Amino acid sequence: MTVAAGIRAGLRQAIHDAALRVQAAGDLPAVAVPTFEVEPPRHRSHGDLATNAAMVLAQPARANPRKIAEVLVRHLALPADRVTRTEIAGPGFINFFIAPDWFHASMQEVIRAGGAYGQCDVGRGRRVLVEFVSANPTGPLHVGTGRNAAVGEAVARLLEKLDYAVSREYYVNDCGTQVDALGRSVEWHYFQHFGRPLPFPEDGYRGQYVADIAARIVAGDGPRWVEAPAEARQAHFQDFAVRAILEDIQGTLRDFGVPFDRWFGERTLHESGKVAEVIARLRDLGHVYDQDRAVWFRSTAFGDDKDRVLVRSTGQPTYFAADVPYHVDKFERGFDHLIDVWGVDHQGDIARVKGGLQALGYDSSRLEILIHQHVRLREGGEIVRMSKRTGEFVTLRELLEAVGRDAARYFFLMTHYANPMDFDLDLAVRSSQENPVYYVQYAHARIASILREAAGHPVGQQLVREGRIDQARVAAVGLSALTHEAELALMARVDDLPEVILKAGLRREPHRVCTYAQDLAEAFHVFYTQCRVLGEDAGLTAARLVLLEAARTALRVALGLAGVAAPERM
RNA sequence: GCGCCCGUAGCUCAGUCGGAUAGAGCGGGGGCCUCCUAAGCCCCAGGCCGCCGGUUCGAUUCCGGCCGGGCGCGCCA
Repeated sequence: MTVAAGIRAGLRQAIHDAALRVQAAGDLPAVAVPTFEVEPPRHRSHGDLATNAAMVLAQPARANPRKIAEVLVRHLALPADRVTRTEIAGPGFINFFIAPDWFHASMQEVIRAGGAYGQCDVGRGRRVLVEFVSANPTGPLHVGTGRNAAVGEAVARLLEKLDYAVSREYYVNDCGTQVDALGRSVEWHYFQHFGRPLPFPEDGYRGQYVADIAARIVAGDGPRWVEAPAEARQAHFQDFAVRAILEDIQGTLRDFGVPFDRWFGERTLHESGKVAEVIARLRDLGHVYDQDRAVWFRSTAFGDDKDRVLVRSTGQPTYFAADVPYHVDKFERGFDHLIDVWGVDHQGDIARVKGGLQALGYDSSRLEILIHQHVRLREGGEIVRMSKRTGEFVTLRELLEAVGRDAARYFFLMTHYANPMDFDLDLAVRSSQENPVYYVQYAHARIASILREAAGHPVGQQLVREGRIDQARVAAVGLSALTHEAELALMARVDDLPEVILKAGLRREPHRVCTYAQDLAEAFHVFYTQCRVLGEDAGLTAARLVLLEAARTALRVALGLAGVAAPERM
């Protein structure tokens, strides 16, 4: 596995090589070297980095972990300018005290990499389709969808960093019973306007936006739909409403900074005959049967709780009927791997969709479904109930207007999506300054501020051009003056980024990026407080300016992955 | 009732493919700006890591059971 250059990656390699040499020397049985961690230890006194390699080797090698650590250390080929000291501690940890020179070399590499810092090639260009949001076009996006959007987009960005070819897709349920209910809700308002009250439709949508859509039809077409054939009227109202709502959704997502490569309409699957085709194939394979005038898929054969209806007794296909053809279509478009981001309420659908794919002979492990827990809104200590039907919900747009895109994005990403999340509106709206995103952004703004200030400093004049470090001159700057505790800590955090990206991407855990950004910002703020950058000592000033550039690079990459701006001023 | 997810500081959350003294923000108490942005830094208080048992040299982390919460269990999505 290749990780963009970094100390942790270098150490990992050295440890792995040492393990092989130990085995070659016969000091340890030749077992496969298990994966081990190279991580900053919990306590500073335990060094800069530590590995559990000896302990994970202890099991298969059936040897004492401390003894293994000893031979491992003896076979480590690490030059003195990289590691000043190694020690064996606790049950068998190997602690490394990294030589400042190695940190210095690492910072130079970070700057050379620039925006590509943290990139690696594990994905090898494989094609991944991330399908997310996919909320029904029957109402504006609500706050809960924001979490789906933020998580899906961040996973997509992480995978791009790992060299996967990522496409982002939104599946639009543009037909079916919900759309029908939407059309009838619009119709109700329309007739209401012309003094022809109808009973409010069962399962109708009550939000103000429905009335607004009806008003637009009234304004455009007048009363001509009152006498029109019901079928034509319904078709038009549905179409008009779906298009209007979809436009609103697209606008909201654009403002939220979530771009999609494709909006895939469910209707096309029915119209192209793909739904019927898949049902026929399933029937040929013996996985479909008729009962109570409906068509059923035998999903229990694939681990589902009960069999599922594909075509209702009315002849109408269910939404599920299109789900399998949709995923088949994704595979047919050449994607190697599929990721769907679903809300927890769809958790029960996993078995049937995977079952359908399996029934058709696909490897269902190529479809990966990320289930995120819902977002609960709290306002004035009360839980706000959200329901599209009743129209009582806070929209994502309202949230964006209240707290801003950066805070919203960061907040949604901060927590692991598998955990339920309470979004405290009062805190987010009234005390948005307390949002952690500002802590991280402030670090970036402070760096930018120093770089601006550097224009008036003799060393800065040499090194800084228009608020940026002059790349061409960085390599010539010696960093050996960077030995302060706060400088070393900051360099260590900057160096962490590639490993964080790798782990967050492979495990689909974007919240790790936020945790990292927080740690990096903290290291910077401590450095800022303790070390003055623009000072008397020309060598030290130059070195610190280079360190700033490295820190800025890491901050920008991390914030970029989260979809949060890196401001020059605050 | 069955299935999936979750239970860590007063609040919101990190950490856990088993490891060394469990962390952050907010809230509470106390300090720090003649100096590159105090949206910052430092210190203090605050935890049977839901409970019980099992596996292990070692469990907040893995397994089982219980308790508590969320979601699902439609010819709705």
